[in-house]
Amino acid sequence: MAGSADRYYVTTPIYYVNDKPHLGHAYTTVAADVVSRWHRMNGRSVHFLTGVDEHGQKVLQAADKKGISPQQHVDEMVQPYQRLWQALGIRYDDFIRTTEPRHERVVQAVLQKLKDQGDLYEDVYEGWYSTSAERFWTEKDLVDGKCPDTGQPVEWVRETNWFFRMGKYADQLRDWLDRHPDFVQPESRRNEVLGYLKKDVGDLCISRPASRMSWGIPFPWDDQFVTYVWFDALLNYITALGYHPDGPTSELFAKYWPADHQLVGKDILTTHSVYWSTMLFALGLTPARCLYAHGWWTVEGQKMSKSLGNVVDPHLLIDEYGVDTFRYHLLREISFGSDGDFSHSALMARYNADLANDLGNLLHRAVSMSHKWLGGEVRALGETTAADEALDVLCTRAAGTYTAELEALHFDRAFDALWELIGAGNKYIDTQEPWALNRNGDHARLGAVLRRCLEIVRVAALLLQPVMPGKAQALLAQLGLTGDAPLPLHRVDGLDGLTEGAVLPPGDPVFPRMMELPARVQQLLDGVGGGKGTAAPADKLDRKPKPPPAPKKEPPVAEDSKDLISIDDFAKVELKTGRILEAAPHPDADRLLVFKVDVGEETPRTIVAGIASRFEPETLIGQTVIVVANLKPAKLRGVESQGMMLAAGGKQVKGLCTVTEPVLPGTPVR
RNA sequence: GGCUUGGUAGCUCAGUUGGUUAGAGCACUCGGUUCAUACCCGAGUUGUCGGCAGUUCGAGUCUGCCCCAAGCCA
Repeated sequence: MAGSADRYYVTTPIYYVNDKPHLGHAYTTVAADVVSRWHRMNGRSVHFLTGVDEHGQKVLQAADKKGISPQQHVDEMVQPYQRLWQALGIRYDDFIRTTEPRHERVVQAVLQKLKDQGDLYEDVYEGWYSTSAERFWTEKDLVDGKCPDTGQPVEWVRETNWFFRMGKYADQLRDWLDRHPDFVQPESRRNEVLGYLKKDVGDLCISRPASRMSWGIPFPWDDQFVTYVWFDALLNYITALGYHPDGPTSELFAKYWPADHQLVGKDILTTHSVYWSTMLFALGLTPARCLYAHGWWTVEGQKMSKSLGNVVDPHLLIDEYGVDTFRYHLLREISFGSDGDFSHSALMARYNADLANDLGNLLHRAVSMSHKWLGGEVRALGETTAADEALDVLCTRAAGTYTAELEALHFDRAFDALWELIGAGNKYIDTQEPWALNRNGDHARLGAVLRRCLEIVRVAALLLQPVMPGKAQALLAQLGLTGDAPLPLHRVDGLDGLTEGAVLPPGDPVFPRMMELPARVQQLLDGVGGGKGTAAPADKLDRKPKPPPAPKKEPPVAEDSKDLISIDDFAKVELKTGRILEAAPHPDADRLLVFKVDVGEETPRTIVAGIASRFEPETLIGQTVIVVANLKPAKLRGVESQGMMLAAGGKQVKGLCTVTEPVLPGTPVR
C-alpha cells in the first residue's frame, strides 16, 4: 500500500443521481468496498466515501417534467443507490450528497478563496445558443442556421461567466506526474493524461448563469451564477472530510487526505486527473496517491445501452446468484483497469470451477472424511513430512502474493495466487490418499492430512472475507469458527490456526454446483436478441453437465409493448430506392464516404455513410441502394448528409442493402 | 487527422532487462482415484506469437513499414 501503513482512504466517483444504478456503478463500488474491508480487517483506520452528484441541467429537467422540485426529485433518486449498496453489502463510512449544506458551504468558500487569490476571472462568451437544446453551438455546427440537434432557431447570446485559471497549474501537474509515476493507473491511462497535457491546457469555465440553469450552488458574491457541476462535484472528496479553505483543519481531513485510491471509470479520467488535480494545487493541496481508472463492461458481448435494453440490473444478479458470487465474479472476471464482458454463462462457469469444484468441494470432502472416520473432529498436525512442508511454503507465498496484489487492486492476480493454494490442497488429498490411511488404520496421519486441508480452507476463507463476507463466514462456520465480525488475519499464513479437538458441525456444501442458469436469467437471454442470435451465444462457455438437465424452456415472457412499434410508426419512415451517381472519400474522416444519390428528385442528394472501412467508393457507383428519404439532415464532419443508406451490420458494416431487380430511382420501399 | 494501447492455443489472458523444447485458467481427449458437489489428480492435443522487412550468434520480446481493434484528443 502506498502511504502510511495505518490509514486508508478510498473514494468512488459520486454517481449522477439522474441515472439508474447499473453494473458499472456496482463494479466500482464493490471494488472500493473490498479493498476498504481488507484494510479495516488488517487493523487500519479506513475511510470509504461514496455518494451522489445531485446538481445540473438534467436533474432540473427531470424534476420539471415530474412537476416537483429538484430537491424532491433527488431525494427520490438517491434511494435506488442506497438500496443497491445495502443489497451489495457495501460498508461505506460516508455517503455524500452534493446538495447537503456541509458540501455547498465549502464549495462556496473554495470559490471565494480562489477569487481572492486571483485564480478566477470573469470573461465574456459569445455564441449561438439553442434554447431547445440548452447549449451553445459554433457557427460550423449549425444546420441551415438552426440547432443541429433540435432544428429549432438559435440566438446569438453574449454571456459573462467565471473561469478558473486551470492553465496556470498545468506545469505543476506535469511535474507531479513526472515525479509520481504511479499517480495515474493503469499505465496506459497515464499515457493518455500525458498526451492531453502535451497541448496547451486552457482555463475552465466554472459558472453557469442562474437565469438559464438555476440548479446549482450559487456563487457567494453573485447569485446570478451557479457553480458548474463538475467543479462542484469534484470537491466532494474533501468536503466530505470536513475540509474548509479558511477554517481549522478538520480531524478527518488531516488524517485521510490525500486519498490512497480514487477509483474512477475511464470516461472521467480527464476530469479527475486534470481538473481535479489543478483545483487541488490551487488550494495548496496535493492530489491522491493513486487515481485508478477501471474499464467498461459489455454485456453478453454487446455494449450496455438503454436502447438495446441490455442494461444489467444488479439486483437481478444479486437475487439469482447471491451477492457474494456476484462480488467475486466482478473482480475475478477481468483485471481491474481492462474492459471486459459480463456474461451469465461465464459467471456460471466461473462459479462452478472456482467456487463449487475447487474451494467448496475441498472443504466438503475434508469435512466428510472427518465425519466418516474421525468423529467430525479436528485432529493434531503431527509430524511434518516433506509434502506438508511444501504446503506450508506455498501457503505463506499465496497469502503474501494475495495481500500485495489485492492492495494494488490487482484482484484477479490475488485470486490466482490463492487458488494455487486451493489447487494444491486438492492435489494433497490425492497424493496422501486419506482413504488408504483409513484402511490401514493410520488415524494419526489421516487426522493430520485432513487437518491441513481444513487449514487451507480456513486461510482461503479468511483472505476472502472482504470479497465474499457471507460465504467466507459460512466456510468458517463449517470449520467450527464462528463470530459476527471478520476474523483477524494474524497468522493467516500458517496452516495451524484450528484447535485440536474442535468439532466440525455438519453442513451442506457452501457453494452448491449450478446445473443451469436461473430460469429468470434464461428467460432474459431468450428475450434479448429477439431470437436472431445477435446476443452472444449463451452456451458459449456452458460446460454441459454430464446428465443434461431437462431443458424446460419457459415460453418467452410477453414483450413489453414499449419495445414494439405500430405500423403507423413504421410508416413514418420514408424509404426509397436511390442510384449512386458519385462516391468519394470524405475529405475529413477516414470512415466516411460521401455520395451523390439519385432518389428520383430534381437534384441528387448528398449522403454521407460510414462504410469506408468496407467498400472502395468507385465500386459502388451505379448501385441501387435503399435510402431513408425523410431523415432530418445532419452534418457529419462538416458535410451535410441528406438522408442515410441502409446497410447490414452493426458497428462493422457487412453489406449494403440493395434490390434484386432493376428499379427506377425514387421507387418507394416498404 | 494526431497521439496512445493492444493483436500470443477453441475462449480469456500472462509472458520480467532479447537467450535453451512459448505458458496459465477454462474447454476438449485419454488415464488415475473414489473422500467429495458427475467432483478431484495426472497426461495429452491445438499456436506461421497480426503481416512484411531489418538489427543480432539468437526476437513474442528491439527498429521500420503495413493491416486490424480499442481508446484519448481535435
